[in-house]
Amino acid sequence: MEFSSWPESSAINRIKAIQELTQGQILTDWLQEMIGQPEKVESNLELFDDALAQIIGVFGNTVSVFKSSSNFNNISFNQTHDMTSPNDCDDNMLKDTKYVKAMMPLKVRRGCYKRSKNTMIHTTVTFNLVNDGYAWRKYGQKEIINSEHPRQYYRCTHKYEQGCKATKQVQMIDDEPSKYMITYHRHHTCSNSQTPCHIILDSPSPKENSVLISFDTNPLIKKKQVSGFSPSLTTQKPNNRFPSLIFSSDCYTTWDPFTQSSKVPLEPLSMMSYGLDMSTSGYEIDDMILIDNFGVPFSKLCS
DNA sequence: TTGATTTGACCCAG
DNA sequence: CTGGGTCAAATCAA
Repeated sequence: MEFSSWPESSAINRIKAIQELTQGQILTDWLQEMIGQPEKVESNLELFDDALAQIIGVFGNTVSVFKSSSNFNNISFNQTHDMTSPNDCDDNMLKDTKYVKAMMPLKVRRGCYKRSKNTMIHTTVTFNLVNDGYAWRKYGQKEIINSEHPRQYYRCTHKYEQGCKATKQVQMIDDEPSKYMITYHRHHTCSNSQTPCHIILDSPSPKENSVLISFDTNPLIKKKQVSGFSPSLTTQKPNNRFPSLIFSSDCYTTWDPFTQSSKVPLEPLSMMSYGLDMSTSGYEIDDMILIDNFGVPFSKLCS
């Protein structure tokens, strides 16, 4: 498989694939470093687990990128097959969720698991159960003591395909039956969400029609404030050229799974195709710059 | 047929 | 020991 043989239209997929693999490389390097320090691994098993899940997600994302490539079907994988035994790496097997699931670390018995501790948790209250852009699958419901309403448990639909460990819990608030408490655990590492990307104004001054689009779609990612920018808010330009744009002061650094600080982006470029449909909005944009999760512009859409 | 939901069982953390 | 989070077989729905 030669990247250089890809048509120009696949250049964007090439960038996406490279970013996915780069993220995987960073995480793998980190894991390798951790393995050399068993005491750190032991005291940070959860993070270790997270990093593994993210690496699994990276592979899934990369495969998705390849498959979405226009000339994917023309790509020969003979060489790959030659390097493995005939029973390994069969594409049909990879497509089979049950097979992938069977290959994952075994839970010896049902219900045998390590309870989440130290995971990234985010709680929100909503009036209705709106689609948050991710594909969730309900896996449980429990009556909770001292609570009128049961708690429902959801996991990411792509848990087994892409190793995404995101879960959420939904529970109706007792005092306010029209409201739901939604608790999110862990970040999505899958590439199949429909979450729209954030549109971030490049400048605190709305006079410039320059827009940054960040592909960091995960609101849970720790963000770093940059001086000179006003805090995030939803606003509208006076001339209605940018309706309900999110003016954001956020910039994203890389995500370090050990310190849980942003060092490696959790949801890289793979989100780029989701939710952006300026063409139908009827609004003009003079200049649009795409940035990756590192805040680095990588192409200009229009000028 | 396949994917989603329901629900009782199972097990861990406190 | 108990409450809560997860698993997985059974069931449902498209």
